[in-house]
Amino acid sequence: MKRKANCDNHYSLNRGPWSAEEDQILINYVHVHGEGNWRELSKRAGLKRTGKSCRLRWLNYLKPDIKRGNISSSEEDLIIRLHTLLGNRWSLIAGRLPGRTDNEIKNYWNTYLRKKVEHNSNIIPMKLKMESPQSSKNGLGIVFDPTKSSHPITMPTRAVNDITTSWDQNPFVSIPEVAHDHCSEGFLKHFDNYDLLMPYEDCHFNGYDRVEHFGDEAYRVNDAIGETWYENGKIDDYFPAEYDVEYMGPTENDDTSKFGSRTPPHQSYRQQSPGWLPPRLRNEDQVPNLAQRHKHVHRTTTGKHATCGLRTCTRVMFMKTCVKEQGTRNKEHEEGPTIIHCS
DNA sequence: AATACGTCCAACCGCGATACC
DNA sequence: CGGTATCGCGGTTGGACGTAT
Repeated sequence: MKRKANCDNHYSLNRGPWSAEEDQILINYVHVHGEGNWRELSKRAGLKRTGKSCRLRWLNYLKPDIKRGNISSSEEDLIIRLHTLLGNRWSLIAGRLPGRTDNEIKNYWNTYLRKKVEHNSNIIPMKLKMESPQSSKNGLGIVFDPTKSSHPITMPTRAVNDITTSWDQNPFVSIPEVAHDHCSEGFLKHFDNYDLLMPYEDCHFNGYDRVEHFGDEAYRVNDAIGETWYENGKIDDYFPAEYDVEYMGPTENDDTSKFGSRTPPHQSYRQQSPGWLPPRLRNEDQVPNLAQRHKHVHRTTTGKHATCGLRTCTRVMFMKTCVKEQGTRNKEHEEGPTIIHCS
């Protein structure tokens, strides 16, 4: 549908950088009347700005929860991963970086990160590459059009085969075969893009992430798969207590009798996850989100490990390091990662 | 010191989606 | 159902600033 030209009156309107006085007027007005209806807001507040300009100024600069200052290395790492997955979908990326705006991330990418990533991609060939979402297809057969929500992602068959093969070879020789079965059924072979974009607060992989170093590279690691298995009650199979090298032991506030034979969660995880309960003690009254979680966790039982939230996706993007991530759990395999060659 | 060039980033623009009448 | 207003997004612009010549 063709639209009429913007109705904002461009005559006698201020343009360009905002003055401190204009900022203060906008802040005061929003504090009293709230956001929204920007054109009306502009008129009522006496700002000689378009509603659009007011909205932009507020959202990108004046809003109180906006984080100013340098982007940290962990934020940078996250931006790179998300951009690999999502392409130039800045608002989605910004949604995963509290306090950062899409404009800020877009600028940061265009002025700095893109060059850095391009440079790194030339010297670090080991990363699993997925085509930018602007592309419809790459050489491995990945089809991914993010402009269509809920579009399925299909992992290239060759990559899946390589991965499952390597999983079979890697540290989990001591893990019961049932755990491997889920891998070989097709790790991430089919899953819905919408799952990856579920709101962060609905993603139950909250907490428990850390940075690990492989050679000169630092990776953020999260325990998505582990948590999924927790939900499925198979944690004892997947992460036997003796391999839980990060376990720090119960705190003085824990009633350890409730844990039974199960390993309590990592202390840092527990701290970041108020309300955590050992799975066998959980029910939907105790954990209000559990029903929703089970909806996604269900996929685990059909062989799709990593479908539950965007953070899981970072594991997808760095599948090669998954081996190492899991290997770090296994005292017998601390020497280094098994590299999976996907392309 | 003057000029050219490059970088950064706030702000602008056009457009699609959605809400509303 | 069609027209209009509003919102939100991603691409682009332009001015400020820093650096090189």
